[in-house]
Amino acid sequence: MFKYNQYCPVAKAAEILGDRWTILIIREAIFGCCHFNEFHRNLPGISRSVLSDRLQRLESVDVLERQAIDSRRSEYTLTPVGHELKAVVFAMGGWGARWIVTDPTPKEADPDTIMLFIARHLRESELPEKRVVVEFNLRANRRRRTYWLVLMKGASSLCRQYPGYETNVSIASKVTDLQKVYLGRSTWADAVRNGSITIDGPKALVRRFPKWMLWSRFAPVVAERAGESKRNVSG
Amino acid sequence: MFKYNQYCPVAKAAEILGDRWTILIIREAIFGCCHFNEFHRNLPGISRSVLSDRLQRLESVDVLERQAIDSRRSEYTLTPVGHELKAVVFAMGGWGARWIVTDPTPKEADPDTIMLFIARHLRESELPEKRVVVEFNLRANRRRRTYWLVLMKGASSLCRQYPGYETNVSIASKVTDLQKVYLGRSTWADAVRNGSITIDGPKALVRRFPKWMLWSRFAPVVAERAGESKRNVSG
DNA sequence: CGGTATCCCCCGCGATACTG
DNA sequence: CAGTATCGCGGGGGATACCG
Repeated sequence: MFKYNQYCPVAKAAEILGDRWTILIIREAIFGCCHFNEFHRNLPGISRSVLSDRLQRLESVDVLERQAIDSRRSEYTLTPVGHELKAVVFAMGGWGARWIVTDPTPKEADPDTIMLFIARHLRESELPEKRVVVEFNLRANRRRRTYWLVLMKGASSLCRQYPGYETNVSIASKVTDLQKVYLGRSTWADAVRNGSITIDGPKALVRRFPKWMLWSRFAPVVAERAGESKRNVSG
Repeated sequence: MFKYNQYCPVAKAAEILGDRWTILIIREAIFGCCHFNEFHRNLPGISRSVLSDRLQRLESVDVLERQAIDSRRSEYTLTPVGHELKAVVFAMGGWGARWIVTDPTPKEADPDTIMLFIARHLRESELPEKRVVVEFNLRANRRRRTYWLVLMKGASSLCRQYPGYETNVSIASKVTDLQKVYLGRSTWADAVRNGSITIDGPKALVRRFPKWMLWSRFAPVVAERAGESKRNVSG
């Protein structure tokens, strides 16, 4: 394990957090990810050996706790030490949102990831009491994927196979256009108005849909910047 | 350059900040470091090629700005984008101070670094109008180094060679004991009382000396934890 | 599903030498 | 002083196979 050999809290933190993938593993843990294959699914590109190494390392420095559920599965959960890394992760995210994020590139256009992000940022208090099934038809790099987001207060879920329930609302979009709305580079209203995203279904549900979406916590920061550059361009 | 290929502000920030040494280079820039060899001196262990690479990379993402002073030297300064990384650096430092820092190891006992840290955390408003020269005699790993800290409002400096001015106060300590005071693992008063640090000179100056020292901004966090563990031990 | 062990490759990095 | 260029190596990490 690499050491800076400096008696400095920043250096000490950097020794732990600086390994590739580590901060994203912590981000996943913050959002409730807790199984090995769940981390592996949510972090496209990480190898199993690196994931294994990082989880062990984070356990060894008391950021994650590993608990055996049964002989087959374990659970990784944040310790109090790990929970306080929220401040670091959100500081990094805030900075990235404010200064770095631009439009998504084709390589970033991963439908699984954006649906995961959307599904775990729901406005729980606004969700319907009665189940609403929203079908997402996403296109990226000439491929198509369909997801079903089952929305119900306290019992929402994301499905990659048809869940059997009747679909109430259908959304169609390029992955990148949905990503831009999610991160605040454009608004839902604008995207629907200009046709980059289409939404079909009973009018009442279509109107309520955006109220169910929380989108990214960084969206306001990204949106604010979009406002700035528009002002810069126009005046 | 490595990419996570995730459309996520945390991942974007991690791509830029995650390289080894980068966050410490930014820490140095925050504290006013601006020349190549100054970075190199302040970051023992970094190679010139890595430093060169990181400075270029940080310039390319608009975190640092490089300006040629003359044909021989350049200056690296933080851009507004880079300045906002203070939040990230201090979040990491706060977490490290709260949860990670323990006592300094022998490898961390570097006299240059602790004197650098001390010299750039002075309580400017409290400094004397008339020059006071404080000599530090530091011991680590059976080696000795002497430094002279020249204290004067608006004109303090750290010297590795005898500056010529008369020494007013003499301090002697192991590097690690001074580091512990600096980071809040012990207090100046305790260290002097138990003899791990000695200070000699006119009583008035000896009494005023600790008021001139700001110590680390993370010292309160570290000290708070020391209090917790004492309470845990005692009851 | 939930990982670990092994192999092997590549590139990140240190060392050194060089230039303005 | 303030870097850049080149080279060679070691280990980080990807791929794969394997275990429980």
